[in-house]
Amino acid sequence: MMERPEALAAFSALAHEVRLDLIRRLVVAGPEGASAGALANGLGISASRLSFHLAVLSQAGLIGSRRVSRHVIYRADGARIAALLGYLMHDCCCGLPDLRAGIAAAD
Amino acid sequence: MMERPEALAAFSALAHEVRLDLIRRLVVAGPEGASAGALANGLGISASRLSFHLAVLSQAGLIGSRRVSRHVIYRADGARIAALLGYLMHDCCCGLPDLRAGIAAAD
DNA sequence: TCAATATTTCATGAATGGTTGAATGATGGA
DNA sequence: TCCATCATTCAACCATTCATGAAATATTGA
Repeated sequence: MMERPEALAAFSALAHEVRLDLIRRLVVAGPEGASAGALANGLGISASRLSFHLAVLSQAGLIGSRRVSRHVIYRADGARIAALLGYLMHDCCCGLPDLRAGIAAAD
Repeated sequence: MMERPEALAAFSALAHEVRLDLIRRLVVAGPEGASAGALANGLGISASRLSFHLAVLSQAGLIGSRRVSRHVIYRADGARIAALLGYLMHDCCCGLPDLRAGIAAAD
């Protein structure tokens, strides 16, 4: 269950090209995740810029991280992303008739 | 079908307290919509502030408007909101296992 | 046409967000 | 311990967003 302040933070976090890219890459990477270095390399951006955006996503709870030796491995928090979808459907746009159609189209 | 630039604009538009409130109220109002004045009244904010946020939502394509005599009536664009959900599920977080669970929980 | 209502636009200043490069912290190997 | 690597933090700067109140626009009725 997600509340409004968390949903706001999540939307805010997703409202940036680099961060949307990051989420996508981390989702694709799966539970194994990806290191900061690999992500910076893949996106072609500086380490400090990457770190900034990872911190935003992390504070919004959309990603998590663990340290493995010299690397920091990030992974998408699927439950949190799902909770955001749930918030949009349930708490924000309750009863909007087009929603079911939109979900179905995404299948 | 929603593309990335539109999704970014949509997330950006949703990343504000007032605008999230507006979307909710317009969704609840249904196809009939609600006038700018009624919305400003309901939210307790100035007309110019409201107008600014309505313009952001409108540019993101999340709401539409029509003029009725002296009033401007706004309504949520359900298809566009559904498309955003679709983008999140399909194009951004494809295959994330928790998504289906999150959707189910929102039912 | 004049006045009243409803809404948007504009200008200003304050606050927030983002990029950059240098400095710092953490880790592991020689 | 010393050095190299990986990552984060910091400070400075630029750009964007937002709030506010005044002015402008649109519409209707007297």
